[in-house]
Amino acid sequence: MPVSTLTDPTLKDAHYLVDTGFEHGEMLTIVGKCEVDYDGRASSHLAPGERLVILKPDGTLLVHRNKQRKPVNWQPPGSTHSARLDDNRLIVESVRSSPHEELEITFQTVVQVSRLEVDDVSDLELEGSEEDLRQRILADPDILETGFNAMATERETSAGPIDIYGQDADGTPIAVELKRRRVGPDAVSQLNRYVEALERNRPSKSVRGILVAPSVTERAKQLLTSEGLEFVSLTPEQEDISQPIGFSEDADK
Amino acid sequence: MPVSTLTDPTLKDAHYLVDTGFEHGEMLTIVGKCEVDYDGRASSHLAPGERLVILKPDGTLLVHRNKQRKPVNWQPPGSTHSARLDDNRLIVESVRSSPHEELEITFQTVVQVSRLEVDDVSDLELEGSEEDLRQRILADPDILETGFNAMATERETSAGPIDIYGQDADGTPIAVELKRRRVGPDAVSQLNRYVEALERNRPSKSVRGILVAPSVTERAKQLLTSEGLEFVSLTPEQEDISQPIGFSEDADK
DNA sequence: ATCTCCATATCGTTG
DNA sequence: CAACGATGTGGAGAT
Repeated sequence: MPVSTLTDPTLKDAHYLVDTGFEHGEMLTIVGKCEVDYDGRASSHLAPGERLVILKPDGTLLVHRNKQRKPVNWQPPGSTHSARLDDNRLIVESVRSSPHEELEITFQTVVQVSRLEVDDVSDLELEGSEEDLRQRILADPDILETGFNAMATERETSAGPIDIYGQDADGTPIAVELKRRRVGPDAVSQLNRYVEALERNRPSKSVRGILVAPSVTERAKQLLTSEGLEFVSLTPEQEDISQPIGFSEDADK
Repeated sequence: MPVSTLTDPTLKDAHYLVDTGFEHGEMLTIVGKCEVDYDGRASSHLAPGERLVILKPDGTLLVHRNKQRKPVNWQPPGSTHSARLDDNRLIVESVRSSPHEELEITFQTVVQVSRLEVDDVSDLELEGSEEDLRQRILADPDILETGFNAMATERETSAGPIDIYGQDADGTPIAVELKRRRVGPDAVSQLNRYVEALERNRPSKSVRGILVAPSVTERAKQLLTSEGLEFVSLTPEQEDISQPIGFSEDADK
């Protein structure tokens, strides 16, 4: 994984390294004092300060400050980067089309610029998502409600797809909406839209709606009640219900 | 803006630079081959590959690949970082409390590590947000509807705060929900919650609900109709309606 | 600390 | 391409 780094370079040398990085499709980092202008879905200006700029070969651009998780400015993947020298400044420009967005970074000084040839093909393995919660219910529908019969996932309605569609022990249709974390009123409204869409299709038959999440906020609880919807508490992770082995020696006697 | 950089360092030297960076509250970047394990709100594993790791003095940690705008793994501000050598590996660990989250990065090799002393106090000036849309309407309520009287912003209801609360020319209450971009069914449900909350408070009086956004999706349009809500098309940006000066010389004659 | 909602949200998936 | 919904959403403001 070769890396080419310049420390306290002239802007001309920095410009050269950046351009060769573009040509070779490499990741670039630039550290220096710069100002940033953005115009697109919104528009912004950031007065001069020291920042870390990252340019990725897929067209991503990030401007990071010394605080916060999110970049202060950015361009999404697919953008086109370029660099030029102008009036004793190094200017990095990034343009995106559809929607049209422009970002311009003007460096007064560059203290470090690096070309990074990055090899990374591994996939992230993530557990604890909404999909895991769905699998948990499909593997054992009774944890939702005794006698629950899961009949379809992502069942289409005029209001959008239902996470799990099924019936209770009496054959009453149920729409199930899954959330991996504590939910507010928005999730209740979402479930309500699906239930009402199902009811419009079969005006004669009542439809139950069950929200599945670890917990709900108080306002969401009120809304569930007023809309006649139900709540079941479940987390994406399996609870560890295994018993410690050889724990109750005395009790066995 | 001093910067200390090591290229292709031993893990021992990399460890030393990282530790001194922690002590001085500086931003750190580490480039190298690593694997990443996360456990907290969810859990994940990322097999070895070459990545750029950023550690900020506020406790933020970012792991960036050569693609995508979002980091593949991260820790939010407020986390506590540490580094250690173990079994010919450099291990960077980050812990957050409330909720408890751990992230561990195991470096097989480090090709570059940098300490960056970053000075940045400027504020971002952003235009085109929902707040600008609100200002636009408050400055000239007639652009929403002739005779509209804006009476409050963020007015509290049992369903949450209404962006703009007012009355039409007839004195009928109106709840206005603002969105800076094209909206789907979620925004319609949100507005509907506010309107129903207002109607519960004054069962005798009808309440109008107006969604203000650049445009709506087809499904949102259907939902607006079925819920008896209205839509007004507006963008956060002022339209430039000024006439070119001296354009119609001939027409003047 | 929790709750609520905005965001240049980003991202994957589907039609 | 638009649309729809998940996200370890992040972040701000209010309570």
